[in-house]
Amino acid sequence: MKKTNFLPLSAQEKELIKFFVKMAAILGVQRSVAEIYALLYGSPEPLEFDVIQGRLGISKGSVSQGLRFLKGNGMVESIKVKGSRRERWQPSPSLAASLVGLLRNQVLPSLEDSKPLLKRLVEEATQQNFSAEVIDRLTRLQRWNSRALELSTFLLPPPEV
Amino acid sequence: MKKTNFLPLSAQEKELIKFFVKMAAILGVQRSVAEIYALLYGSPEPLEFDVIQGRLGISKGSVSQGLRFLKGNGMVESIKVKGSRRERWQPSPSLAASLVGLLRNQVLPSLEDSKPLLKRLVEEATQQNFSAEVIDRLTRLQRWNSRALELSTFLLPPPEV
DNA sequence: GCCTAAGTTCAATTTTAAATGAAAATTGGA
DNA sequence: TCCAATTTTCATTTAAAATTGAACTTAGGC
Repeated sequence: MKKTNFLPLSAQEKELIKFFVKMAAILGVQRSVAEIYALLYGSPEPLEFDVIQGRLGISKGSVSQGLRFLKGNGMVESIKVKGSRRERWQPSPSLAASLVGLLRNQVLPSLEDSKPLLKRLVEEATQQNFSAEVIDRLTRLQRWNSRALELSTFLLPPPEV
Repeated sequence: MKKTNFLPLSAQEKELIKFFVKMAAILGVQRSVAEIYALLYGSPEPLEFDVIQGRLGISKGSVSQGLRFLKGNGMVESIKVKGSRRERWQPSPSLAASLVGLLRNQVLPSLEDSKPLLKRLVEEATQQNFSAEVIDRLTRLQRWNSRALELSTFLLPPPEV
């Protein structure tokens, strides 16, 4: 028989969830993901899939996708216990590393994609005799993109394998 | 009679719009706002309300709200011409200042709001004998929030009045 | 090698955010 | 002051994003 009664969230847990949801909003991360992370972050021991689902009151699908996202960004990790298929989830030890993982995946790709596009735009603008003002703006844009890219790869080095 | 035929967007303008839309997505800024900014950014001269609307093919409401948002964040400015109510819009000269304005309004408020909340959470966790691990995590969270706040107010000083 | 608990997938649904446009407000010129 | 050009507002509509849950897959205990 399946256990369906889970401890309701405490006041502190609710507050922590609110906090992470707010921070996640800044980064464009969805609510359910933030809720899962917050719950794990406030838990003294790793939690099972069912517990996460039950205590937050969200669907299996959301838990599955949320954990995948968090794991993919290095923000949570799972530990297996012998004699059971269930995994137990906990936040990665370093909050810094977690943020780094998240930012790298969220912003780096766009910065990289844009590099050749901006280069081409500047070239075309020059060839086609755009106004000096516009060429100057485009050039500055390109410079910003490069700097942001350099800074990002410096601050957010790829994870060691 | 109203002029309703506007020059279609050039290939370069479309690319520039794509770029700004992509960057805006990272920052959680809506598409129409990015489009307006991109159009102004690529224009050798300031543009009128009608021209923005017509060339981008978006509604008056979107143009009005978009310009308000951009102006509120110090990203565009308008110049009035004598003998006409129409304003003409152009990007603010400093891209850096524009980004600063945007970031200040997007992230600082949340960081500030969270400060007292985190303080209280740590206090309660300590009083209520939470596990050392969780108290430690909450304390680290508080430290991160403080640092981010300090860094932000340093990097993003309020505009001179 | 079965079999079922555990987790994943993804089409359908719900929720949230953004855009629209008609009506209201404003503002500067006559 | 009056008026029409211009812009703003905001209820409604449309579009995008997140969530759900039933069907499907997988992994591991027996």
